Amino acid sequence: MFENIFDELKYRGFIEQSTDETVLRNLLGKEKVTAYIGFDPTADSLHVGNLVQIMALYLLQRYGHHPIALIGGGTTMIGDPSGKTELRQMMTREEIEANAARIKSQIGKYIDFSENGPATAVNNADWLLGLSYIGFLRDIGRNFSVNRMLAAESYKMRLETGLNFIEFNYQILQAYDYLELHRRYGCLLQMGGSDQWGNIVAGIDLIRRMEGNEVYALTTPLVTNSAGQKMGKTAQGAVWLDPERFKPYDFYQYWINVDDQDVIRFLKLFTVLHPDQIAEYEQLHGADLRKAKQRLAYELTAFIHDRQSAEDVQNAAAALFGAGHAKSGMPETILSKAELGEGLPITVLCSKVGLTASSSEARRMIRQGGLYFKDERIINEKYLVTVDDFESGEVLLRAGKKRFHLVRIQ
RNA sequence: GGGGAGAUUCCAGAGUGGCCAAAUGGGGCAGACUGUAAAUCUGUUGGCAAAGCCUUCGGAGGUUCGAAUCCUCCUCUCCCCA
Repeated sequence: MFENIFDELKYRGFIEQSTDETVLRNLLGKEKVTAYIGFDPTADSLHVGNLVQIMALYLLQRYGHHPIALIGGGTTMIGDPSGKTELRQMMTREEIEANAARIKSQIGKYIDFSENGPATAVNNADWLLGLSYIGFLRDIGRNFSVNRMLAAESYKMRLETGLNFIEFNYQILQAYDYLELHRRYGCLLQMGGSDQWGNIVAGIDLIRRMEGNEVYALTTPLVTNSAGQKMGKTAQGAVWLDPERFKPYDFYQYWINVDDQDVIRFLKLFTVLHPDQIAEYEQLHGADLRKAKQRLAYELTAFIHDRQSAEDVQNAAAALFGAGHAKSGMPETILSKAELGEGLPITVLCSKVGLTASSSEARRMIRQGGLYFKDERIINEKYLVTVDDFESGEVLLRAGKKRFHLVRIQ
């Protein structure tokens, strides 16, 4: 559909800012380019905020370029102040290493890191942790102008509230990463979120000074919803890509529930659907837009998790919100008869299976008429759930309109 | 190095001895209306086998019948001067 990845990136809305478009486009059109994106292992799973970067790597791979996923095991020891309002909590080395390992395998689900595979995973701890301070200052540090760094947009916010020296160095290390990857792999392009522009450009300058080579930058927009909020925050916290931390069912529902105004933009960014097809969805209005949302949720769940779970959760959701009730794919908890005992108050059951955060919350919800048991609104907050309630060993709980939970008994 | 301000519940931010599980706003959740959307209105928003009890106002002690509020020490943050 596109000859040049640059055109596809542009069409899909990945490009916020880039170094000379014409030059970069030509380069991507004529040779296999090594490009990298960094991920800092600040948690043990990536979340939807990282999705744009993952898709970018995926597209690079699809076009036969050479994507490098850089895991920032070294830089995370420092913490990136870009766009942040305060000093990040210092993490221990063990935490960072454990996170790095998990994130690497997570990205490995989407990008092929196998031996002789199309993509490469590296960890900057490998070259950053062993650096000697004086040597680094003399070789690398002298290429940086403090005046220039202070003028950078990414530090602006922090200059007002306070910027710790350790964080001030982050940019230098990221620039050094680029240099290192340029030397090791001939890396010519660094991509990243728009907040990374300053850091990336610092790397470009460094490579120009040290190697005399021209390299490139491309930043993606910060993806927000139409309300202007950062993506991926829910009451349960971030929308993690790890199915253990965020169930595929909830993941699917998350995308079903995006604003009307966001659907098309997200289809472009987060799926690889053909532009013609996206154009068709673009024609939809009003309630019909749900079709587009379903497609978005399905494609993404299939990509991030797998096709089987995507189908399961799609069927479950379709059934739940249509007629009848399919039970597969929805979150469920298996309870032993012993746990149920003589019966559990409904409030306790809800908190036990995690449908509500506490039994107080369940109680509150009952008072407000928001809790359903076997499709009926619960009025009695002291209702005792006993074995007799379970029809063919299971019972359906629902909080509000959208959150379902199946309880099975064994 | 000197001086000053501050740390409150998810966030912002009131409260400066009992009326405080703590104003108000944001966010979240629920209800109504809808299309599993948005907007709007209403309610709710520490926990618990709940008209009561328990834990919470940076940390540790203390004063008091009673402390988020007063005292001592500690930790951290910010501002001004050098």
